[in-house]
Amino acid sequence: MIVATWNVNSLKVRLPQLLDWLAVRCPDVVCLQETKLDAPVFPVQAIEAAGYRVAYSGQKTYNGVALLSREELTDVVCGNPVFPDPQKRLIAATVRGLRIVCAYVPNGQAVGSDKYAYKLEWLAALQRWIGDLLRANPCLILAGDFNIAPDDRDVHDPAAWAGQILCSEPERSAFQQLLRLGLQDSFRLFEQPAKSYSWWDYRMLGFQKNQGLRIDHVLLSDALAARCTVAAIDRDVRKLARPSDHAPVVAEFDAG
DNA sequence: ATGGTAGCCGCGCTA
Repeated sequence: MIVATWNVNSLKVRLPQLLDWLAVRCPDVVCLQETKLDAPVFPVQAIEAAGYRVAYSGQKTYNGVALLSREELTDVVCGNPVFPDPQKRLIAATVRGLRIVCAYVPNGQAVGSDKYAYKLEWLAALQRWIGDLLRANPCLILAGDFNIAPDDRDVHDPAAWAGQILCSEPERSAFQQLLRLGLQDSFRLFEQPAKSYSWWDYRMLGFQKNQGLRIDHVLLSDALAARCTVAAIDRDVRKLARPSDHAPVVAEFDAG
């Protein structure tokens, strides 16, 4: 079973790339972030025509998340039940007995800003919810754009980014606390190429110079991590014309 | 050189 996460930065613009990538990659489940589309214009038919069921939580202009699955999606929940939030950043569903949570963690803008405080509160509430979910669902996946580079090896220039947004100690601590609930970073279960990143700033030729950060993650509960066989970043997608600034991140495991 | 690029029912904001 292949599970992927991709911040598409506008599903309207990226729909053709998404459909192409689905056809080539054949993932079983896909978590999308920054769809930036509200219900009336969400491309349900195009996604279903590609062979996927879809559940989404959308808003105009900002945020928006969706779950795609080749098999039936049940028990769809939008948002964190213990953290009411008008921003559409979370959607969860069950596929083949796996509970899957798609997350778009707030960016936080700058350390010390109001948006940074919101990010840390949002993450604390996510921990509470995921803890509850793990107790009820041993097979759980938490995937999405975390807007956190967990470690210096996930940062192209750790000295320049030290203490900055996406890399600050409170953010990294929040990430580690999620892992301590019983999740594992699938990407780090395997040997990986040095300088592996999932996001590159559009500006300053960030991708061409591989000035990136690894901020998109597929976290697997311990039971699933034990069955994980492959984890990778589909970096080539970032080379396309008019790309998202994020590449898809993929994990494969024995469905059991 | 405190920049730059992309997306959005935009006229600045978010990333």
